[in-house]
Amino acid sequence: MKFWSQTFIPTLKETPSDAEITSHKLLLRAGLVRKLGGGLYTFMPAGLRVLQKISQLCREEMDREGGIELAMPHVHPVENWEQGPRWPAAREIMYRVDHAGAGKGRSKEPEFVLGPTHEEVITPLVKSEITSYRDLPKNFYQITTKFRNEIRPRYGLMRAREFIMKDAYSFDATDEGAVESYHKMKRAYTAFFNRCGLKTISVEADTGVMGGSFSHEFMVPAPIGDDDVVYCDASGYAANREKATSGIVPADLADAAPVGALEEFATPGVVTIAALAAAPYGVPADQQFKTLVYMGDGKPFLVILRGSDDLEEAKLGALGFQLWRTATPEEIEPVMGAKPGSLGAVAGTIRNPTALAGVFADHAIKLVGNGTTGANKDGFHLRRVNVARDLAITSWGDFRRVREGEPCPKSGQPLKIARAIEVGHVFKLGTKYSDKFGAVFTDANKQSHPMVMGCYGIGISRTLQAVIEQSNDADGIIWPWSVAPWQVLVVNLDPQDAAASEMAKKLAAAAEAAGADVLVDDRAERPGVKFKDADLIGLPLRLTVGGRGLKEGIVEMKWRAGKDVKKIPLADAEQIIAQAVRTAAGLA
RNA sequence: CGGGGUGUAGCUUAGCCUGGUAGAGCGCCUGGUUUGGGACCAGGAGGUCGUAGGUUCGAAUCCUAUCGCCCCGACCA
Repeated sequence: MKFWSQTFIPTLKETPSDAEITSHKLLLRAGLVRKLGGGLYTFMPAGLRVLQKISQLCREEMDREGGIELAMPHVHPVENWEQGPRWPAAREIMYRVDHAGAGKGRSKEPEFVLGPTHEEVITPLVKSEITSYRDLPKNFYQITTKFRNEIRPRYGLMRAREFIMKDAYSFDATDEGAVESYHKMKRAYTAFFNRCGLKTISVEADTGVMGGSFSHEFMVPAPIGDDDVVYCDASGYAANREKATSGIVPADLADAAPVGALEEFATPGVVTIAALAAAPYGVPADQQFKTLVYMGDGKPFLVILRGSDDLEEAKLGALGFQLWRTATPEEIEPVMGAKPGSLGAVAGTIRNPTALAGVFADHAIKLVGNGTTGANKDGFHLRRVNVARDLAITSWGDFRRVREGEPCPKSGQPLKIARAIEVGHVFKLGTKYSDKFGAVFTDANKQSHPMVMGCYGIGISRTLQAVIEQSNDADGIIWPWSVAPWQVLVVNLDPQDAAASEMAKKLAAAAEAAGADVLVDDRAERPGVKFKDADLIGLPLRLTVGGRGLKEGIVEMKWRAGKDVKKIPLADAEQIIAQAVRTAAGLA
C-alpha cells in the first residue's frame, strides 16, 4: 500500500490555461503529467503507474500471440534510413542528432537520427540473424519511446514529439503466413484495447508513408480526433476517410456518348467551380471537370475530378510516387498554358503534354459524361467535353473524398462520418523492406525468398489519454480497474486519530491481500479536499474511514463510477472489501 | 509552414483601448478558530508584467522585432 503523503500527486483545483480538451485537462489536474515544452511531458508518479499497467497489458497480449520482446536503440545511424524505402518522406519527421564535434573531423560527418519507428533497424537485424525458413515466422516487439518532429504537437499526449509506442514486426516465409501473423496481431489488439476498458472500432486504413498492402486502424471515437471514420451500421463497413469509398460510382463510360462538338467560350475572370456554376454561365458543379496539378517526385501530373467533388489527397499514394504536393502556379503555366482556374485535360489543349507524368481520372467523372472544363487558355472554357472522346486519361482511380450520406459501397445505406483518435495500426507490409535490405531466407527447396513482413503499432501513451477521454465525468477521471494507478483509495478523514489510522491500514491490507493496488489518503486535509481529490484522480473503489463512521461502527464503500455510498459494518468490512476487489478484478 | 489568438506571482486572472509608483482569488508560510464534499479570521512571503529594441519627462499599457504557448488546416501511434 502507498500513502498519499509518501508519494507525489500534485492535483490542481484550476485548469491550466494551455489545456483545451477534457482528457488533457484531467491529465494535468489529476497530477499525472507535467509539461516540459510543446509535445514533451513528464510522467508524474501516478501517471507512470498507469503507463506501466497499460504496457503490461500490452505485453501480455503480445506474448499470448507469440510476440518476442526486445529493445532496440533510440539513436539510429542515418545510413539505415538512407537504405530504407521511405527515406524521402520519413526524413522530414525525424530529429537529427549530430555527435559532438560533428563537422570538425576530416571524414564524412557522422549523422544519427532519433527513431520514429524501427523497420530500418529490425529488418537488417533479422537479415543477418535469420536465414532459414526453419526460423520463421518470428514476431519481434518492443515498448519504447519514439521521437517524431510533429508538425503540430497538440492535445497533451495525443500528439506528442516524444511518446511511448509498442511496435512489432513480423517476418514470415509465405504470404499466407504473413496474413496469419496480421490476424494474430489484430486479435491481440482487440484483446488489449478491451482489457484497457477502451471502446475501439477497427477500420480499413491508408498505408501512408509506411507503404504495404493493407492495413487496419484501431480508432477511439471522439470529437477531438484527428481522423474521420466513415462507417455504415447496416453493413459493418468502416474505413478511414483517407481510404473510404462510396457506392456512388456505378456509371459505365459507354453510357456517356458525345452530345456534340467541343465549343470554346469566353469566361473572363472565372477561376472557380462556383463562379462557373453561377450566372450567367450556370454550369452546375457536377457537370464540370476539375483539373488539379500535382508534382510527383518532381514531375507534374494531373488529377481530374467532378467539379462537385473534393480530392482525397491520401489516395494519390496509389499512384506510386514517393512524394507529392500541389504544383505552384509557376510550375503549372508552362506545362498547361494557363493559370489555375482555366485548366483542363482535353487532349490537344495542354501546351506541353510530354512533361506530364500522367493524367489520372477519378471514376466519378463518368457520371459527368459530357461537361465543361478549362480550355488551358486564361479566360476560356470548353463545353461539350466528352470523357471518352476528349480527355487524355492515363489511368483511372478512386481519388475523391467521400461525403456523409453517400451510399455505402456494401449496403447502399447512407454512410456516416465520425471523428476518431487512432490508437493502433496494423500493416501488412509485404516485401517492401525485406527487398530493400535483402532480408531473405532459404526455403526447403534451397530457394531464396524475401521475408514477408508486417508491422504493428500501438500508441501506449496515447491510449492512456484516450482512456481518460472516454471515461470521465464533471468531477474527474473514472479509471477502469485494469489500468487505474491504484484500484482502491482508502480515505482516512482523521489521520491524526490512532483508531482511524489503524482501521485505514487494516482495510487497505485487506484490499491488497485480495489483489488490489491501494492508495491511502493520510494527508492532513479537510474532508472536502480529500473527496474532491478522490473524485478527480478517479480510483475505482473508495473506502472512507472517519471518526464519525467509527462511532457508528461502519466504514463507507463507494464505486467511483456509481452514486451509492454503502455503509458496511466494521466486523464484516475486511471480508466485504476483499470480495468487492475480487469481483472487480474478475471483471477486468 | 499558412491563418487566428495569447504571454502579468506556482495556478486562474484584472489592469492595456484612453501611458503616471502592479491588483485580486486560489495555492504557499505563521498564529488562532474550525473539522464528513475544495473552511474562517489575522498576519506574511512571492512579479526585471516572455525577451530585445524604439517612442516618451515617464511604458504592463503605444510601435517594431523576436521567442514560447494555445487553437484551426496539411502528417502520424
